[in-house]
Amino acid sequence: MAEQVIAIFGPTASGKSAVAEALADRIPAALISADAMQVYRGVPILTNQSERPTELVAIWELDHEASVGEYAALAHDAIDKTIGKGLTPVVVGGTGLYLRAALVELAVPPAPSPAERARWERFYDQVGPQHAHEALAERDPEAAARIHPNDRRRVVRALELAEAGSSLAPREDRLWTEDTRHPTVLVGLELEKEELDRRIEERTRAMFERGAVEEARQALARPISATARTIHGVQELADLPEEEAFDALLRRTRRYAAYQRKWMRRIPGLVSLPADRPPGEVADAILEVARAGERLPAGPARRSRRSADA
RNA sequence: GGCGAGGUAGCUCAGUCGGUAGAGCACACGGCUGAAAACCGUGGUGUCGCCGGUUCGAUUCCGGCCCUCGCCA
Repeated sequence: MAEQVIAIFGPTASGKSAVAEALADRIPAALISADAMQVYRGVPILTNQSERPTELVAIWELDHEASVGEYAALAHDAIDKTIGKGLTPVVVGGTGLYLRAALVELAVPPAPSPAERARWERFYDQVGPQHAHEALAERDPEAAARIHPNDRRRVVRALELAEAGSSLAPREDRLWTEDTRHPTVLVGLELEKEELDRRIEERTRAMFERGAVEEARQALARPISATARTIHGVQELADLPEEEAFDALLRRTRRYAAYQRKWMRRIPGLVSLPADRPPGEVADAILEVARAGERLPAGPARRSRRSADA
């Protein structure tokens, strides 16, 4: 299985971690997380961090602003080193963009300076969405065509990049292609919506029992970045009475699962596997897919061709 | 039992001086290239508590009934 990457995606509570661990019991492997929130330290309960040593988990303090670009460099490094040691990288995660960034060379443009960002945010607010979007269209028509005037965050970002001589519109679209840096087997864990909802509720209950409320309070007791602030439950559990907090967390987690299912439908080359059985069996199924993949010619990993592309 | 308030979308509620109704949240779908558990766009999913009356037409006005909440007994 040398040089082959195994990537596991799926909605939250679909059992990704357990499957990844079962996989590591079966082959010489290293687990690597592709999760935008598990990168934070101090929130193991709220972000469902695995007990097993996993790379790129708990690597940043809560006041650190996260970014795909920074994560991608670390992920590439972790994957390459794992392969160098003769182990199989098992990239497991729920953040679609982070997973793609780990597997692919996205080449995201550089971060702006805070001053530049503030300047363009002011500009956007002063001239309004329409005019800001028109200004962008003059400088970078291609980027403007990709985003809606009301998408303040992206219009601002695109203006920053245009001025820096870069562009929000990538030269090459690698996000939605089957390109990967290494031969990769990408599986998605699939579960009936009802079963997933049941597991989410069960896990949410367990989070409270394990002390999630205290964890949320402690997270807010110190400086916290804008990105870490979006961890589900941090705000709700610290502010609301327990019952309301539970409902709010449940709602957000369900919505997140729906968002992940969307990614699953969209990620090219993803092989869906039913996850409604013991993790060991799912791991075995993944190994089967991986072995089949190994027989294919080198290059982009085995893919489930959904159409003839013609 | 008496008095008062209220029953409209999955939830919280607005509204219709009579012409079959709309916000937020939730949900569904789509987008996304150093904030992605984020952000943006599109979509209203409904016996307007029930029965009757007035009316060309009632969710709206009138009567009765049922239910919920509060206060008083």
